[in-house]
Amino acid sequence: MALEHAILVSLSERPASGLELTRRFDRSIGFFWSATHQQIYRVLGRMEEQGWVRVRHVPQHGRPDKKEYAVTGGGGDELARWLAEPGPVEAFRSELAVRLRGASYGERRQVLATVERHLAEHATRLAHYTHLVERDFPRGAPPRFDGASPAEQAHALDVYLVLRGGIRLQEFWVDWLTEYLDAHHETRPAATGADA
Amino acid sequence: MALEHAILVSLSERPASGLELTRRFDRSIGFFWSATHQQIYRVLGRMEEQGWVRVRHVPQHGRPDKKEYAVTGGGGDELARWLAEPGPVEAFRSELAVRLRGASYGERRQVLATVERHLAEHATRLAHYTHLVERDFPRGAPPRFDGASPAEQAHALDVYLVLRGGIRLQEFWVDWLTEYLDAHHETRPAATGADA
DNA sequence: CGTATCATGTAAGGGGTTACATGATTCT
DNA sequence: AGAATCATGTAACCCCTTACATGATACG
Repeated sequence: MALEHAILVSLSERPASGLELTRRFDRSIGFFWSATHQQIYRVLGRMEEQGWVRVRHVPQHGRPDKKEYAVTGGGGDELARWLAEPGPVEAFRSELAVRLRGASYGERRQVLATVERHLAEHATRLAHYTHLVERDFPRGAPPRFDGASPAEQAHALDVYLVLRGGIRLQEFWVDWLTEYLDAHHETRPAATGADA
Repeated sequence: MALEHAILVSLSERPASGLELTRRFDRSIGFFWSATHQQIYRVLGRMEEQGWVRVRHVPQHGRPDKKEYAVTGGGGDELARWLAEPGPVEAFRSELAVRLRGASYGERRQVLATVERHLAEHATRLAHYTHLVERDFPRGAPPRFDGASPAEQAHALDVYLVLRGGIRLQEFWVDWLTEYLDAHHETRPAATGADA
């Protein structure tokens, strides 16, 4: 039930159309929440019925009209209500972890190849996120803005800290998968036949 | 589609009933995959129809009969086939991260309280997993068993490494949430009113 | 006598993914 | 002329969660 609230957060930062929201979910918020455009459109429709968002039809030249959504007073109340909820510690699911655990019941060489691919992908993401934090927050950890309200400063800090979480998560993957490969290469040295 | 394969891995290690499987999913494999007994029963039924597992009715004294499931040849083939699949890098979802990002649109005090609760829970899990690895693998990192086949040794290494992943994941949470609390307490010192 | 545990299941509903559909404009 | 992008949507399906149901034995 968090997609509604992830959308409310995103629209609170800035109103957007369904497609613009989809792009945002591929970026910053997407570090910890993902959604396809189909689902976003459906949920936006439901949210409008509930009165959490309002639509404004924006005609565009040379492009189809877009429906720009903005948070209503009721939507803001709902977001505040949800933010106060404790929320359970969620379960983490990973197919890759299941593959690691079961590797001895298949061809280990192929599992190791999969791990190498995932490791490369997480390293790429880590580099990307690191670049983002250097670009958006160049003056070290906690950003301070002159002439910004306390609320704006606190929100900027939140954006920074969630980005830090994305970096930490990628580091978790890189470190773990590296440990996995090292441990298994010690056991069976130079048997992959792929490199070296 | 990984629950079937997680069950195949678990049953390959040792045959079990639905309830026993449920308990296993609350422990070791549950670090990275969870399932309720309802779902396990349903999936076991489907797997039996597909011929991946076979059932043996085990009468018990003083308790209801249990249905012990074991992997068939076809099930082993399916598991090996699935293990060879590359598999996409999965999306990580966290409601807590959405709450962190949106904290400035609600009462930050309550979000901070939630973070503290989650942090405590992850610290507890970390201590538990650390205890497990010390109990089951006391002789340092890569376990070596005399008189065990190479396949058994490789599988023991896999069990160890997945446990290491569980530890690393809890460390990720503890470190990130600690960074979050520190950063926000610097901004607003001693305002929670909870401790000190 | 009530509660907990063992053990297996059904039913209902929500959330999410995949595939497909549409229609206009801009780029190659 | 064909492909790509902008923009919104429908339909089918699967996975998973929550709530409820059953029936026996062991425990206090």
